[in-house]
Amino acid sequence: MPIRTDFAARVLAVVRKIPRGHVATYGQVATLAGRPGAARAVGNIMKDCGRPDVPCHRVIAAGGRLGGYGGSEHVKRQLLVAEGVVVRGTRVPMPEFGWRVRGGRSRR
DNA sequence: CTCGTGACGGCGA
DNA sequence: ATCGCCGCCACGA
Repeated sequence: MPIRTDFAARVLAVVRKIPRGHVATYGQVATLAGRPGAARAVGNIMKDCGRPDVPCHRVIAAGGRLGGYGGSEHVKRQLLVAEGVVVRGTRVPMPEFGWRVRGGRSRR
């Protein structure tokens, strides 16, 4: 299923930029995609993503929660761990493994 | 056009 | 800390 909308393309592009060993939340991706608050919509698009070049497993829920993964979230957890991400229980320490976007306005 | 769905986010109990 | 509810956005029918 190819990309139909511009938003989907943006989301995939952002996810693709997530460095290995790091994770980003749906909300963060939504914001970077140009639609703050569209975290839910992002998740919807992720379902459609089945591309190897798009590390959708690096996209987790807010608070470091793993979120979902087509019903196999335990697989998602393993994938993250395999990349070097520390997963405590069902959560990821975002302050350490959260994707730090550069060139953004995190500088006041 | 309207309605329902869903890999979410935040707040309250 | 955990569980539950409401709210938000984009997409498909």
